[in-house]
Amino acid sequence: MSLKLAVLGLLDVEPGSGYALLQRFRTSLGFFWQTTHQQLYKELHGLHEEGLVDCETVSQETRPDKKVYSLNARGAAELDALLTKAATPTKIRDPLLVKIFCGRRLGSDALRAEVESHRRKHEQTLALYRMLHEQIGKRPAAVRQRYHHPELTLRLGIRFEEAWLAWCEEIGAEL
Amino acid sequence: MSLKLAVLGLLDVEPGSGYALLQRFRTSLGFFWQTTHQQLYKELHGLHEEGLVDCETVSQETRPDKKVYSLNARGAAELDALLTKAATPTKIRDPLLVKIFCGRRLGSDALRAEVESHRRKHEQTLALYRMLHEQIGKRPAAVRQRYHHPELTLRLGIRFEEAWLAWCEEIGAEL
DNA sequence: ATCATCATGTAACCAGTTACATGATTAC
DNA sequence: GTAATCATGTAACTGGTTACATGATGAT
Repeated sequence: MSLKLAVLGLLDVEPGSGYALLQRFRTSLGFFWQTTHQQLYKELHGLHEEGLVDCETVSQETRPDKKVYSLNARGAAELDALLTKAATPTKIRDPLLVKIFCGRRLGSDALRAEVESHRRKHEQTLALYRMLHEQIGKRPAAVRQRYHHPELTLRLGIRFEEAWLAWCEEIGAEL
Repeated sequence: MSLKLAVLGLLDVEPGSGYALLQRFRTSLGFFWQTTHQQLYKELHGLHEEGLVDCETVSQETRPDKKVYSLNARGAAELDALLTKAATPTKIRDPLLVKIFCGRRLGSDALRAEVESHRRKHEQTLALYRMLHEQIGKRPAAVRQRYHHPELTLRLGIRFEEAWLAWCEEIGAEL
């Protein structure tokens, strides 16, 4: 249900083509939710069939035609309904944890190398998140207001990456 | 692939029936990976078809028959192969984040209530993890050795729950 | 009596991934 | 010429969830 919510939420801010939505997704919700263009297009078809979004085909001169989707009244109602339903916390579901859990067969060297590789990735992600957070902080208050909710999620992202980093360092030293 | 790895890993420690494996799963790997009995049984059927596990039907007097699965040489090789493949980090994928991201339509009251409900759940989970961690710490060194890898994953669990808690408190106060 | 535990499964469905496919335009 | 960007899709498959199903034993 989360992708549906995500797409409705993106369309609530601004209408757009599948392609445009995917780009907005990648630089926002995409930091903590994943999708592919295939799934996004599928979701948009589904929403259209359900009558929750309107779709207008726009011809362009130098670019291929595009389908611009926009939220209609029924879609807005559905978005509100989804927002009202309680969300339940999910598990971490990171394959690294399964590997470490089952890792007694693997030597310490291999595990340490894997943890180090993850550490580097999380370090990069943390740097990115901090940069994005700083950028939001620099905007005038009026603009910052519009980014308030996304900014809240970014802060969890930062805390998580910090936790990953600290853990990788701690257990890397112990392995 | 992670469930496959998880099941092979569990069988590597000790053979067991689907039912027994599920119970071991729930009190260990299940803290950060999810599964249902349906999926576990399906996975076991698959592993058996692939010839990675052996299966022996055991009749019991007062209990229904059970199928005891055990890792064979091919399964052990497959486990090693899976352990050697690098794992890539995943996204958080928690529906609460999607909701908050799209939450400008929802009032602050509703969001605050939802965050508070999550805070309570994470508080409970943290308490559980800390208790489990303490229990491991109390065991004699020889036993602790066997729980070393699981204990490492538990420590990430604790860090994550702490991050969730701190974040819920922070943004709950701000909303 | 009623409920939890032991023990296993089928079936339908939804969500997500990977591979394959097309074709123009623009920037280097 | 080569690669990136714009723009959309189909199809096969894997992984995960939910609903339905059975039936004995042991504890309260």
